[in-house]
Amino acid sequence: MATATAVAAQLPKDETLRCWERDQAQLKADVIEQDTEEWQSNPSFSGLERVGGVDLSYVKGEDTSACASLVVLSYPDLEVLYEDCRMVVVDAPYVAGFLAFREAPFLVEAVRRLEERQPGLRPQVLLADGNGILHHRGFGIACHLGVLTGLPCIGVAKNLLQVDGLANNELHKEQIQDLQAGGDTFPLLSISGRILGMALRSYTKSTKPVYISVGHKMSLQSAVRLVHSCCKYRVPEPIRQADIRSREYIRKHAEGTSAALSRPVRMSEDADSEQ
DNA sequence: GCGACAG
DNA sequence: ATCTTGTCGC
Repeated sequence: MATATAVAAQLPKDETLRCWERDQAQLKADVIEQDTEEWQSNPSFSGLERVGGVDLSYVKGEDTSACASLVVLSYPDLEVLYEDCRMVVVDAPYVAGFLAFREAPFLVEAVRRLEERQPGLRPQVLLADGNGILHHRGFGIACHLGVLTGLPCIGVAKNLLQVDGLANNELHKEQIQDLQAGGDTFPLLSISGRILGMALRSYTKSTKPVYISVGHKMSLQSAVRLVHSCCKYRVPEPIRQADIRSREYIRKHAEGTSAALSRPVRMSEDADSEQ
């Protein structure tokens, strides 16, 4: 089993990237792109009871202050069973193709915390913001999270990562226009003809698709069906809830911070003058 | 110079 | 990711 050792924020940039590439290559050896759980093989996913979603939201001005969130929803009802939001200090920079080295450590930690506190609520599959094997080196954040947590994982990207011949060109736009109803899809093919992922019209009222790719321990067919079955709106509910709750947490955290800043100033003279 | 750039 | 309110339309 490979280990993610690159904490290389202090090293020179190309040194850091080489380090990250090496870690991606090592972890990639452990990716499984086939269904590995019983529930994945039946049409209604019977046996599937918990779906997880993770996300990071950033504090508006800052580049290092963020809220990492993990939610677990019931399936198929999509009710929130578990929520974990926590402020974190993000040290690694965002570099396209290396998103996982910036965000995954906090998300993996959140999964570990859940396993310790509420092992019975461990999700059976995890949805991640971003891509799986649809990636420059075939190892996006959904693969990264899957390997490090051991969970089946699906990548759901809101924008197309243009790699391996994939492009947001006229052909692509035509293919999008051909998606008529919710549930319609078209494959995302690499230059060599391999299927890297699927564009899915996840919500009838939204023209813009989401881009689904395999993360870990799951086939693309299962991934697409599962994501679609988790959609009340364009973004699948587990990720949407993680997103909503991490933003809300930041909003409240900001109030608490400003209150804490103004309070000590008053305290010295407020003790007797307050009603 | 121009386009790309998951989050 | 974030800057950003209301608004026009199905």
